Amino acid sequence: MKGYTRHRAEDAAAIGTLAPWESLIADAIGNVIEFWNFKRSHGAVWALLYLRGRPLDAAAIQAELGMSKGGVSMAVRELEQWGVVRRTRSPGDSAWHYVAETDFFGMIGKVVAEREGALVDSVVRDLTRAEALAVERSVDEAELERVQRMRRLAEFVSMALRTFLKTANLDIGATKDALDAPDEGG
Amino acid sequence: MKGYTRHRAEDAAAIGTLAPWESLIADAIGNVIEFWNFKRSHGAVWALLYLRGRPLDAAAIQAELGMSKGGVSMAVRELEQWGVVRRTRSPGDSAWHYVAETDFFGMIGKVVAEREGALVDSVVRDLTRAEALAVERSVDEAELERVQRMRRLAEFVSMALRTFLKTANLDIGATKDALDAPDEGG
DNA sequence: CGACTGGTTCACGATCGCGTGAACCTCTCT
DNA sequence: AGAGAGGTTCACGCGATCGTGAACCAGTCG
Repeated sequence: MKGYTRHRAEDAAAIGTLAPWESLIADAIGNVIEFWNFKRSHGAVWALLYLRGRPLDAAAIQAELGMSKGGVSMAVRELEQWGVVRRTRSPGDSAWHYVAETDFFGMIGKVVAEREGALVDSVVRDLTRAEALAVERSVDEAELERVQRMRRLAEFVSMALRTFLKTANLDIGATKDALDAPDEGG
Repeated sequence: MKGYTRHRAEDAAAIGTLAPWESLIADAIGNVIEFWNFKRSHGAVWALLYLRGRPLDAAAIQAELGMSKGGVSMAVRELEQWGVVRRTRSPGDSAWHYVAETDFFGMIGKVVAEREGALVDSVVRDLTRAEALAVERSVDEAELERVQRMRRLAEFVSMALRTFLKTANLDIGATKDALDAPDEGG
């Protein structure tokens, strides 16, 4: 199981130039987002950018985290797509620099919401189709009843999920400021 | 990403003797629980038992789902541990038979709750430790502030999760009867 | 305008988790 | 008690996934 085989925090930082306490954090974040089917390295990159609080270029990320060039490129690209990292270029500078957005969990929540929504929808679709097939084949009455109960439950979950996601977004939004730095905010 | 590479529902039932509409359901359930880091086969076994509504022995499960002997043994064992499947033996019968518990999502919820709880706790622990280390090394004031904000957020999430799990358990409990069969209930 | 630094892409290799199926064990019925 | 069916365990193989690093591309500065 991917999400539960956590890295022991003390073993982190073996590679890269991160301070032990920093890789402790990078690993903790990695554990969290890995559970939601994101990649561990995404968490590490975001954590680094957030902790430093100032724009870092790809070379710095690569050195600090001990990642490969390509890995950094992919990681920042995806983090950008999710809106949790922003790319800036100071005038007179040839390299891009990356900053962490502080609304990390809000953005991640949105991505998860889309995925879960698609998953639940597909389940409802399949169950509906299965029910139709069961009717065609005129299966046993009791069995048909169970299929219908299942589909109804799936529809209920679908609705409950949508409702919860709205609430959850608000809750996370309320804590948005918790990650805003008081000074030198990017 | 494991949870999101769903099996196309129509491709199911290639193996095993399940009716197409049944494997459609088995696959749908598999998609759902796979997202929560359970195995696909667990969902298939439970779905089969639930749909049939009567005790099946290991040989039947094996034939219907096209699984191996060992696979069935492991699947039912774990389903039993989670409390979503019960094992019975009719008198004068040499083989065990298995029945689906209808409080499937309640039980799964409990397991997930334990796992997520452990995950969140370990994160809080790591962040606390990281903060202590950061103080020792007397890191930059602003950076320390960000670590503290992170830890506080983690603690908030930990509490929010516990609260939500109580609510969620109630919500799922309310829908518990949705899967209870009206007749021939095990 | 050419050279070079920085960024992107992609095929390969390492790693990991899962199911298989054979070997082994247990329990029932004769 | 013996035979045999049913159940469990576990080492192996397969498939999927992720990161690497080399080759390629773009944009910048001299």
